[in-house]
Amino acid sequence: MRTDTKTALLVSAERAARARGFDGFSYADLAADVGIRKASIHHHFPSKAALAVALMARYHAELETACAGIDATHETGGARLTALIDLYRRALDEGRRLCLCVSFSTSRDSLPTEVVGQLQQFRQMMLGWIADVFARGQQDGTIAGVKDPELEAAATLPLLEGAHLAARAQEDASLFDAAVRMLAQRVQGATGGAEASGQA
Amino acid sequence: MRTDTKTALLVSAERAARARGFDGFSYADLAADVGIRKASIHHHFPSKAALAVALMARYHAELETACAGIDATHETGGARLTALIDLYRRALDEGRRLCLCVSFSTSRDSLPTEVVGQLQQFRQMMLGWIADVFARGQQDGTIAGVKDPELEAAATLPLLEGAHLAARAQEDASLFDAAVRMLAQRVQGATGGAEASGQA
DNA sequence: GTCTATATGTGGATAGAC
DNA sequence: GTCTATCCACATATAGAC
Repeated sequence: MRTDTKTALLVSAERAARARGFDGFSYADLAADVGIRKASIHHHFPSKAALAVALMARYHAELETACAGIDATHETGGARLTALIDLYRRALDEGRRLCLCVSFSTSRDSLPTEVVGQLQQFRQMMLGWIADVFARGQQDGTIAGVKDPELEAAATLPLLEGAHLAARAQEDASLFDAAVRMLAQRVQGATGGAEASGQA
Repeated sequence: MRTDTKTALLVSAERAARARGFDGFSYADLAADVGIRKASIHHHFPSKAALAVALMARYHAELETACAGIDATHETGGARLTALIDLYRRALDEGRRLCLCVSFSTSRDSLPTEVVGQLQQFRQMMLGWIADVFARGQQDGTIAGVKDPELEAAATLPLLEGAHLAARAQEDASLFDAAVRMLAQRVQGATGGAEASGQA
């Protein structure tokens, strides 16, 4: 049961959008990547706007699943925060790719209004989950200096996204590590960010 | 002595790039905005790549001047940090515009390699200046909890940029305020972020 | 320095055969 | 479900008159 064409198109489009923005890839690119003709793409996604909606829906579901996975495998707030930072660090792909939310935010004017709504829903989902992580870290004492979990979330999501951006600007993942190091160090028992950057 | 055509083109192009990305505006847009024909633009900027270089050079110089202006009018580290946050808040234009650095970072693959170098130089300039602000705030006691000014700078620039992005995603400037509130509150004597958001 | 006219490529999208 | 062929709009860029 190999991946069907529709899924292959979504995978290819997401990679392209995260590397070059929504305006930065074309049906011709997808066609070459997946191995069909560009006219055939319209059978699966009648317009590029429809493709954008499908991409965002898939991304939302995937991140929601990933966060649920972190909850299932990490007990403390601190461990969950570290896992979140790791998740974004891996999505960075060594500075070649942004997360889809950042990519779509910048090219918002090229997107159908439906995607703008999806973007808002995605952010609210993430903000809620991150606030829960900080609340738990506050209660169990595994994240230092938490006063207001909501405010922490409002700062943390932009920080992670800004760190992606900084790393991508120069295709240098160490800029991501530097940007999030102070946040990572707030996790009690953290060894000082060494595990994230590979430094001794 | 009114602004010459070349400057008018730069102003128009910067506004467009910050609102819609480098791929999101065309010579036709600029021509309509400035009031000449699109072919005439090539007299001032032979290619769009050349325009990108000129835009980035101008932006770098302007931000450098703005930071020097903050230094001249604000004595303490805390006051300078507050002024920096205000600078980015004003550049946001109520959620309609990003800073040019963010805009160019996302569309990096569409830009000439020279601009990628300029982007790096810009970031280093800003990181150095911000690190100085934190070092001063550490010495004069006007910014709370500063341990490593370089690390603070590495986190602060991405945070400001990520806050821009979050606000632009939903054209809602209050998301910027929420993202930077914890940072703003570290300034000693700050009233708790009320002055930034207008809340009581 | 600005214009008209045009070249050349590429974008997303459609029609209709297979 | 995929193809060929084609459409139309728009992109950057150039040539040459004024």
